[in-house]
Amino acid sequence: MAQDIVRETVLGILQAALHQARSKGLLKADPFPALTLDPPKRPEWGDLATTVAMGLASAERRPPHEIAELIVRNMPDKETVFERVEVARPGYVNMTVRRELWLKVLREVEAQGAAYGRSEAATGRRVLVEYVSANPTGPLHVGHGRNAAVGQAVARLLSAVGAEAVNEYYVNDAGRQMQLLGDSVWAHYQRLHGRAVDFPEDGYQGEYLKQVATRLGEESGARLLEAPPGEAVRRCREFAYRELLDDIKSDLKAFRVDMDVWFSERSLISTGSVEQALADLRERKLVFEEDDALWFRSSQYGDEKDRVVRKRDGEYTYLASDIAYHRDKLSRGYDLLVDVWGADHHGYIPRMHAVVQAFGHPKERLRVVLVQMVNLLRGGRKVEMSKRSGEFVTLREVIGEVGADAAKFFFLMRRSDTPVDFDLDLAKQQSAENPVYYVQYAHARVSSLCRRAEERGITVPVIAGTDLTLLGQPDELALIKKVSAYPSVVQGSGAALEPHRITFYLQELAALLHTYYYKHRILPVADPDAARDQEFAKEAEVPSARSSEVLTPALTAARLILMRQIQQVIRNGLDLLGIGAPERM
RNA sequence: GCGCCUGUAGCUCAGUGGAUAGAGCACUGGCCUCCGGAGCCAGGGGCCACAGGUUCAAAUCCUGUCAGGCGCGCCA
Repeated sequence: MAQDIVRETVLGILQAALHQARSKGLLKADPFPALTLDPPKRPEWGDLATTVAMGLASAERRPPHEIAELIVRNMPDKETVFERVEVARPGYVNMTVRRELWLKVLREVEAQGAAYGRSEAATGRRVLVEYVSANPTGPLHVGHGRNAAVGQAVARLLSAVGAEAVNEYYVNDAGRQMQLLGDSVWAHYQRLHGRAVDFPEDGYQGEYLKQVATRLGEESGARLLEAPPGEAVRRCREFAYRELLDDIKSDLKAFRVDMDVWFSERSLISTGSVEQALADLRERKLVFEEDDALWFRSSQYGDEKDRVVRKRDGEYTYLASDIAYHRDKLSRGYDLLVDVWGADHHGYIPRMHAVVQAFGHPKERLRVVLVQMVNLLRGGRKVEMSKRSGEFVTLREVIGEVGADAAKFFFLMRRSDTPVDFDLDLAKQQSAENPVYYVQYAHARVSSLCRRAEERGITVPVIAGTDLTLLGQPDELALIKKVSAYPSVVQGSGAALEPHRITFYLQELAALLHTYYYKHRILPVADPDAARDQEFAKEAEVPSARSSEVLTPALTAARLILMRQIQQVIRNGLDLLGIGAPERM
């Protein structure tokens, strides 16, 4: 698959050199330590460096630089792959790769297209990513938006490294929250029909519930007032549930996040899964009764204390459902469960790890991604949000104001477990200060370039017939190296479940592209006399404006190829984040 | 009090044990007869919270201290 071919080639040579040295009796270590391979701090030291000699020093009881020398001497194909290999101070092996190998990266991108960056690191692994899972008691707000962006990106990253990822939303449609929803809507409904009733304590205050009650009134008039109270509340609850869940679904659709599975908590209860799960655990003495309540012995697996699953009043706690839900997920045969939670739930992690272990799985089978809050700003000033009063900023409002792409990008700009500032004014701005535009514009800029070229009769070339060796400028190599690193970035990002790494990478790549674009000319300077452009297509040489380099048709072709491949990588990266790559802006 | 997370440039943050710690913003000063200036370049700025330890090598690992955030319900 689409690995970083330069990296793979160099790793292969190092591996071979180590083994050759060992077979000659020059090295003893077995196994060898993991091979590191990173770009050195300073470009003049080379393209890639390994520290493996330092890692071997103590085991071999020889100074690292001697080991480094020995590795270098035993490298096969040294001259065909490297321009230069040097041993530096403590024991680095610094390698400069021949340009021909770097250029192959462009052919690789062209050949792989949308698949460039994808790998098989996690092939065969089945992963369930559960995210958003907001209670259907109100619209999604900004925090849910970040959760959605992170969850979607994590799922896409996992797919990109070969896993089979499923997107799932757990609908909390049972229990006290639902009851409260029913009570709240019932109160609104009665008030709308002229009854003076008290609002339920802890009820949902939001304006949106009044609207739900109004819609219910439009549908069934005042009839519910006559219904038996229990029946009326039930009708209110079910009506509101349907409406609010539909709203959530359409919010996510507007955010361009697609769930594969909507899993209902009620289904767990109606199928007896909760009882079943608890009976399972009871059999293994992991559930016990005390003080008239039922407890889960989570302390057995490192949780700080045991947890109640059924209260004294006979009601199940939230944990009971979660136990059944995770048991269900595990029983569906996933190799990995990823739960994306708000960071305030972090205290819940030990007990969920206990659940996983109680059902006989290693705790690593559950990985929790925590998502910190979003600070909404407007022109640098904080937008106050208070969930309690019901006056919070909804995801829909944000999408309406800045669009789904910009919102996702901002949500993914920081590591998910640190808070992020989201300036709505900045997100709308069309300038370099706005990172979303900066990256998307880099993509659009290449599209624009290609359009210009075609307008002027310069055909965007195919790679096969293009002499890429003309790409010899340091700026060009820097771009190619960055492009070459993309598959490794995706792999690291996928392994760590950290989509923000892609966001950072894209900003860096876009910066290199803008710099390059400014410094070097790709198409010849436009001539008012269009006929001369036709000439150019054959053989004219036009000096570039900002440097003394001579722009030939062949160089234009090579640079257009380079631009096209960078554009492809930007598109692939944005796609991983669920963000569009516009052709024009 | 206990637990988890976080202390890196003025601000917001990258940095999966390696060389002289990076980016964006802000600030200062430059750059438009030219493929979209919706852009580019240069500059100043750092005891990586503090103190010990492990290591050939620590912003990174361990211990402690300090500061901030969050969590510690028979709530969800």
